[in-house]
Amino acid sequence: MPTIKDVAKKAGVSISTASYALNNVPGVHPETKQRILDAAKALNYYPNGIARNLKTKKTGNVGVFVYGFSGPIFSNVLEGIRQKLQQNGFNIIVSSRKSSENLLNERQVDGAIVFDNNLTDACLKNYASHDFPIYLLDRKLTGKNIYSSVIDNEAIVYQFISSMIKKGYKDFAYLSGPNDAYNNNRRYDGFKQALKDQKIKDHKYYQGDFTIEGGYKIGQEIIKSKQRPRFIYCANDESAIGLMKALREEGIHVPKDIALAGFDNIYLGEYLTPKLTTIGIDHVEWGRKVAQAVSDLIKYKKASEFEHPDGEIIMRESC
Amino acid sequence: MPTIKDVAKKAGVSISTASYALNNVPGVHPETKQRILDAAKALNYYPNGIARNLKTKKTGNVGVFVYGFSGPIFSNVLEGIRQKLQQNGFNIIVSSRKSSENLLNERQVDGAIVFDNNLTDACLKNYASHDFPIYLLDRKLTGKNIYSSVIDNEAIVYQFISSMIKKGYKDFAYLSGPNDAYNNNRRYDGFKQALKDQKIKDHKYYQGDFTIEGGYKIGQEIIKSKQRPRFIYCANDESAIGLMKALREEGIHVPKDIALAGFDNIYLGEYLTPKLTTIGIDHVEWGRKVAQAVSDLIKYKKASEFEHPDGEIIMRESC
DNA sequence: TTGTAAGCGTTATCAG
DNA sequence: CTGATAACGCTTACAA
Repeated sequence: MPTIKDVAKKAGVSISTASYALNNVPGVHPETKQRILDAAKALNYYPNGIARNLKTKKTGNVGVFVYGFSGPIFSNVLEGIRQKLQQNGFNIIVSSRKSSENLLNERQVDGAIVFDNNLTDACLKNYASHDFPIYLLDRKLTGKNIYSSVIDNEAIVYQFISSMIKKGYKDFAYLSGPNDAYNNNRRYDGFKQALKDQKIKDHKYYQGDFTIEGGYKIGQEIIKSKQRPRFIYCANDESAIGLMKALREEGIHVPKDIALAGFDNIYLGEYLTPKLTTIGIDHVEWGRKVAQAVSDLIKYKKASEFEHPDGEIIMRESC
Repeated sequence: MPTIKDVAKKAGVSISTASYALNNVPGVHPETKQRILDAAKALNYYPNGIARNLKTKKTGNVGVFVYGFSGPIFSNVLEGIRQKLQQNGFNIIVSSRKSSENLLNERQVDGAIVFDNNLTDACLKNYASHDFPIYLLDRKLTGKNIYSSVIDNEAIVYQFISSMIKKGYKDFAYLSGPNDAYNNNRRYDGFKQALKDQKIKDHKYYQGDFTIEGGYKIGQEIIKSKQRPRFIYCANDESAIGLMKALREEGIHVPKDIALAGFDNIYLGEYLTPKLTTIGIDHVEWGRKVAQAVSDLIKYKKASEFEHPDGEIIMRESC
């Protein structure tokens, strides 16, 4: 594996001159530079990133830490992040769980975007304390070099449920996500507030977990029960899909018998029967903005303020 | 940011002794060792991975290189890879496009799993030539340190189409993926061979692109045409979903008017109306096996042979 | 314009 | 059992 030493030797110059030439430092004689570049090409030389990183104390890597690799939201956010980081000349490094922790502790990234509730506060704070920026997605944490971007779930769900009440629905239920999920709780807040403001006192509550399977199980329970709600608002689309499947299997018609809606606007919602009404966020754009902010933080040590994205109600057939 | 030097000083020992203790090298006096460990803890010390990597010429990272971050197959494979790499003590680093190239060229990973047809052969070969192992998924390339794992698409599609012919279908069409996609072409081979062996001479061919939108567009064309096929085999599930949507919108009943099936067994297939018949691969298991092979290659320089996964026909309602 | 040499934070050899 | 010290491959003062 050729090193800069080999290049220098082949070009008949010192290591430092080779380094200058390779890094486009001005002041190298054009001819010498060409000789060095030729030598590098001939040897198929690439700088050893590790060595450069050690010396410069920069890696050029931004870590994106997630808990799992599935989910449509996740992939859209990631796509946006990828675009912006590439534009800004950073490498994107997506990682998970134990690996995320290692990469943070060992400082293999210049900054991080965290989309994972299981990375501990301590780990994040320790990393940030060494002057590395961290952006948290859908999670709140404060501290030096720590930033959060949280979607205003509450407002948009409030608006949606209010409109459904105006449309005539009265008997609501909430199909929840995990209790410790920040966005689930905000959505529930919006839901409750809308009912309250429209003087609707009661509602049913089902405990789900954001998965299709979870929604399906709840659906089966609802089928058995006598008191079926007229409208079930689901904390996310996947819950809604599972629920819908269970209802369909029992011949319960959506939206005639039970209406429902979700959150996220995952792309398959449009391909279901009936098509799923939902609330969408422009996740790609969200990813872009966060990535831009992190790039700025790393380059200029200054956060670029940005508008956290709003939700959009997407009316389709399920309510 | 504390370094091993700080730890050594605090514990009153030399740097090398500190290093031994921290790395569990036997032969350090228990008391000294404890003192060092305590010092490390007190200082909140973590080794600088970059420095360690430089010295040891190992990073402990395995790169997983993809073109885009979406797609259910992709996330399942990734999940399997993650599990196995974690078990083997490697960090998983998922990356894309330009970043993948950088990480390879700069040797920031000890080995790579490539699920991206756009990384050039030259880049991969150059990396592999420096004695790093590469595993390609669904892509063929030969060379030193280069391995491929390719699903036997042909055989399983052949088997499926044959069974459909036995069931009585005669008038087939193939809705294709991109022409340069290896797996699409193998699936088409299997499809054609089955027809040929059962003496079915003709079939229609539609050019798709593996996306829902592509399938939808083809569906709209088919609706307009007079000569509709009776059975459309789709190169993947997403094409099938788009196609189904178009047909449904025109009141064409699946499977009564037109039957169809896909490939991949993406999880939403089960939630469609009608439920999609498809061919599934255990992608999580595939990921696990490939990751194990790469781990072995890195650790022992020896490839563990494994059975490349077979497909499984999943009969549901669409044919 | 080019070369010398120090140093980034580790590991590992060798001597004590 | 512990400590000096060289080395990993690069960048970057500083000197020539």
